[in-house]
Amino acid sequence: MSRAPTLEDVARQAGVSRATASRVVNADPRVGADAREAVQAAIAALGYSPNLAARTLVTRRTESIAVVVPESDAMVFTDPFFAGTLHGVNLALSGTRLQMVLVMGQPGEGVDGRMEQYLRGGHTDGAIVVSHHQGDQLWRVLEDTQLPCVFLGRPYSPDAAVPFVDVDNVAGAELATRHLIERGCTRIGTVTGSQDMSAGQDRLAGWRRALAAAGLPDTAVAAADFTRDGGQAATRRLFADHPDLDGLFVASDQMAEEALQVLAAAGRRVPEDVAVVGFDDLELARRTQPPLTTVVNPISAMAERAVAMLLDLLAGQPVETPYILDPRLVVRGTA
Amino acid sequence: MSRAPTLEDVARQAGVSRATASRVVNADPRVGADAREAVQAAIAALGYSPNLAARTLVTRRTESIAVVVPESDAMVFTDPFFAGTLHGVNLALSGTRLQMVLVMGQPGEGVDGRMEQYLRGGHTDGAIVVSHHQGDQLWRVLEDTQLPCVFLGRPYSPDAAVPFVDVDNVAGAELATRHLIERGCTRIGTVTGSQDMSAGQDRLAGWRRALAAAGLPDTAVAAADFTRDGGQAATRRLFADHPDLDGLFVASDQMAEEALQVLAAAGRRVPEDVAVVGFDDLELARRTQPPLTTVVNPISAMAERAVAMLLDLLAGQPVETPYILDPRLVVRGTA
DNA sequence: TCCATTCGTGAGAGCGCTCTCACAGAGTTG
DNA sequence: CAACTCTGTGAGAGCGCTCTCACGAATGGA
Repeated sequence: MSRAPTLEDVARQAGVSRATASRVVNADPRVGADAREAVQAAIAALGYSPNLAARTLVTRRTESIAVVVPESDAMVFTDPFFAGTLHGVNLALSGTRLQMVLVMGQPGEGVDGRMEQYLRGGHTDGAIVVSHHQGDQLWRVLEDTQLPCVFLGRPYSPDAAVPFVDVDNVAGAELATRHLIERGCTRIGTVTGSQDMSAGQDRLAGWRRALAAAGLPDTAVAAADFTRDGGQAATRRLFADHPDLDGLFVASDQMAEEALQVLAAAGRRVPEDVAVVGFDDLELARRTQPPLTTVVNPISAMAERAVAMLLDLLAGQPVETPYILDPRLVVRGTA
Repeated sequence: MSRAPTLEDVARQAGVSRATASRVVNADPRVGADAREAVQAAIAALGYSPNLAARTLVTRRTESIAVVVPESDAMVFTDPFFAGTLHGVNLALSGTRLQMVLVMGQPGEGVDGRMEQYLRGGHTDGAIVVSHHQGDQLWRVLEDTQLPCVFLGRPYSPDAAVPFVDVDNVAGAELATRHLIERGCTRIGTVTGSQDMSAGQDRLAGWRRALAAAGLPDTAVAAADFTRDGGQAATRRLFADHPDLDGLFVASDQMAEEALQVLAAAGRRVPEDVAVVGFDDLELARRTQPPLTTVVNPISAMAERAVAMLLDLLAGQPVETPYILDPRLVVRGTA
């Protein structure tokens, strides 16, 4: 066969018009039983499947949504956050006819690259945007494209008036820090996440708030960037500068795992000498020695929520935004 | 503006015909300088970007390829293999104008679901298929769609005559096991991967081959499925049944990490009492206690290669298939 | 000087589909 | 029984684009 069968072929074979064949394909109820059966038989016989480009051209719907990851480096791949997001999106998309299109930034590619091209090209009905950095002006593109979108995590730019879903990072960090305070820590440090991401900023702010409320000093800060290497180096610096710390809040579990190793290597017992709390509750939190006390970051649930919001947006319904999930502390062995 | 600008609008604004405007958009060299500039100005002024559906309809090219993951459960998300694959594909795709579309199986969805619909709909120019299980009859769909595709990992079904790229899992397992033999182990067990995947089968076969060549028994086998829990349980069973083992080949690093913990909990020293070799060389291999000796599974390189093959296929060029990469042993602390 | 070639451009035919509109025939109402 | 609604169907326009073909003007060799 040189050419894929078209609706025209189906219609001819079934002895009906193209319009009727189209109705059957799209499950339009206003079709007689005879015609319906004839068309269905023809579809089966010819192995017909609709040409989506043609359909999209007229309906202006693509039945797919983009998951946009502006992250340009490899970090996103080692980050379990990423996998959790995809999982949630996929979960939320089952039951719908929508497909997920992963649109990733290329190394060394600006906003003007393929990604923008893709979004502007009307290739998707909507977008979920994750991991939004300070520099990204992506929301501008989305704004003037009018493409319905939901951000996963509060956009860094305060002037980006887009719907988003997030966990309350400030409250989460506060929860973690308060837990350290309640168990008797008085000299509490923190290893921060990237300060060009809202999650990094907020978790630092939450730590500060808890300390301020307790009247404790908030000077033991070591800046990191959510990477393992960064977390390790920051922990070393922190304890070199503040050898007397008895509590540590680390802005992510991956960094916390590194911190635990640094502390172990330095001969400090956890939680006896230093109590440690992480953030995210990744799988690895259950496997550290001792198991990591941490704050649950409900990534998958957030992703599902984001998709639900996007679906509402696509249906023209109003959405509740921002949608902020409450964090929860999981007490394990490290604090 | 109620409607996105079309090529017609651009042409009118630039005072040229639609055909000429189209030529400028597609970088056709046979356009005069005046016309080119006028069109480019019009494009900028109107904020035009081409409608991809319309373009696809006539060119029959979508400029995107599918990464197909038939995996129906959540395992794929916790598996770093998955991230590495996406990383490689993304890397190989930079520099091309192709986009990556992630097509994932839904929980409880058969081959007939959205995924097949999507593939059949001509929504992508080609496909990379990963993690191909025994049950998946996906390649049949791909076969009668005539969609160019490359499998990442040898397809389970021997009658699937599709191009694929893989690491030589048999040789890799052999390498690992021979290493154990060379360091003096004589009672060597294995924790296997899923036997409904070719990687699982081949790694077991390689282990067998090395033992046969050395005249050692190959009876200490515990079946697992590449999951952490499965690996842990299998290790326990294995040492309950064969308490005298002095060497262990585990078919994946994730399972090997669990095995190390089981051994540590049982009070067996690694590598003194039991030497352990894993497979994959994930990041975690560097972090285990002691660091894991393992076989490099060049996931990202494989993915890049698969994309390169797919691009050749799309260009109508012949491809070298199967493309088998050589495994390499990384000796660290556990063996 | 003339014909062949090249170059830049425009006209127009579709790509395969959906969807509006029109219409015939059957059923329903006052 | 006239005036309706309702139901199933077909005709046909048109979505925005590419690409073939045709054509006039400029160029080049004989």
